[in-house]
Amino acid sequence: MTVLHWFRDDLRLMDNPALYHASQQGPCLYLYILDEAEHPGGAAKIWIYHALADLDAQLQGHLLFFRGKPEDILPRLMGELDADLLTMTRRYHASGVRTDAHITDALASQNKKTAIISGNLLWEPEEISKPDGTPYKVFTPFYRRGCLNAAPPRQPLGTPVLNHARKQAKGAVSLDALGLLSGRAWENTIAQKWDISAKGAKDRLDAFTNTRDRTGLNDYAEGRNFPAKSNVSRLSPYLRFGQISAHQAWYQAAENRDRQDKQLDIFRSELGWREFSYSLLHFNPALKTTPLQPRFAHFGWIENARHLEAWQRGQTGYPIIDAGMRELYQTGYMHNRVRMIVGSFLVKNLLLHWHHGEAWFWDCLFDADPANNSASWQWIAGCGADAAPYFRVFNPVTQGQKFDADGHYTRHYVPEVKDMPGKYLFNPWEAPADLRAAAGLRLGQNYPEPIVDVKASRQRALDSFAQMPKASQ
DNA sequence: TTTTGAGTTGTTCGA
DNA sequence: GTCGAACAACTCAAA
Repeated sequence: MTVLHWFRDDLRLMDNPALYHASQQGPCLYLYILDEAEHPGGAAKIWIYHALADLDAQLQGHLLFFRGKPEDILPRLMGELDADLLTMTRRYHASGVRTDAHITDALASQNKKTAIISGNLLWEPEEISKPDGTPYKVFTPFYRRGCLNAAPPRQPLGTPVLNHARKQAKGAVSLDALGLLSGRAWENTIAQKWDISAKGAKDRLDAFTNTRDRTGLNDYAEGRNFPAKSNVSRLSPYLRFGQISAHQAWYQAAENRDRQDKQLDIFRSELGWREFSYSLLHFNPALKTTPLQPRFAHFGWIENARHLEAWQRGQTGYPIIDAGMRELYQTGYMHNRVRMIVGSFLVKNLLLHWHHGEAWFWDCLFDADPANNSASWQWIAGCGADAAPYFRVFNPVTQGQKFDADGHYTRHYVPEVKDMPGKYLFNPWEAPADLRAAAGLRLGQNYPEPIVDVKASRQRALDSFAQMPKASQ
């Protein structure tokens, strides 16, 4: 039996249950389809390009590339290649689920089989529910009562022994012809910050779990809050495109650690957040567009193109915000603590719709996925699952002073303020003029004045949120 | 059915 | 500088 494995968000050979299944059925063919209807973001296209190049090399050049609609390509291709079975890893966003069901039907009418196999989540959404069968809506019980009491995640599978089928495919194009890269300088800039390969994924996980000092997992619980420290895993882009599985991270993190280890516990709970986001997406297909809390449907978000652009470009006049937004644009990544600060600033201080933040992150973040990105923006906006209290507004000055106390992170990404003393690093407009002059900082000239007043805008947000109809109405 | 306790990540104010 | 209380109301989960 000849099998075609369709790679999507599972760009790995190791611990890939669908590919493993394919390998056991017979000679295999491998396919990737760039489907523009899925609206891949700019950063995602770059990551995909490099990840595919690496995957193709691991498959000795046997990966077929197509561009177009999977519904058009696959039924024809399966016949042409004389393949009997199509394997794929289960996905969860509405358009993907719909496409996969459509293709399954189309192939069934040609007497071809499909196997959609779970491989990217530690627990499937259906596995985790309350005793009454309905899904959890709060993270802590979802994770503690649900996930941790369910059957443990599977142990990672090895790399399958693959017997490559050799077939020509009409319409296949080269990787370059997919049009993933456009030639902008930015593409090289952000790609250079990462090793976008299977080895890069493994190295990152190893570096995170195998430290002897207080970097990585050893001081994860505390250190992960500080953007200048090396304690977060930075595995998210690899997880996003399936270059590494959550199972590998789940189990490798536990090696040489006590079962009750606090660092391990908290790291695993972060993987649990990813599970929770996917559960929310599965049970709320409109997560990207529709607030989970309906009373937010008519919230009075402001439209202000000038403010939005200042936020996107890292020109808000708040150094910690601008540092985060520039980190994003320069590296395709942003530290989690800073994501919360810039998110809170957009939706609370600027009162701009969280859709704007979701869209910008979708375009710029390597790790933006349909579940985490939507769920997290809803969370920071207050309309998501287990909403933050409306009065929780991050103060960009206080947060900078608390979580980037020595200013390494902020000075790196906002060189305009790098010579400001710590006391005024996060609020340079309050510094004496001669002090700013000595640091080479000219507000309104080489660095903006704050685009909003943090105190006044905070109060405006509190008032606006308080005006919303109560949830019961 | 009713009740009770709790809910990722904060800020400000006043003592 | 440090610390505790207040900032609301609601939904969820479980007893």
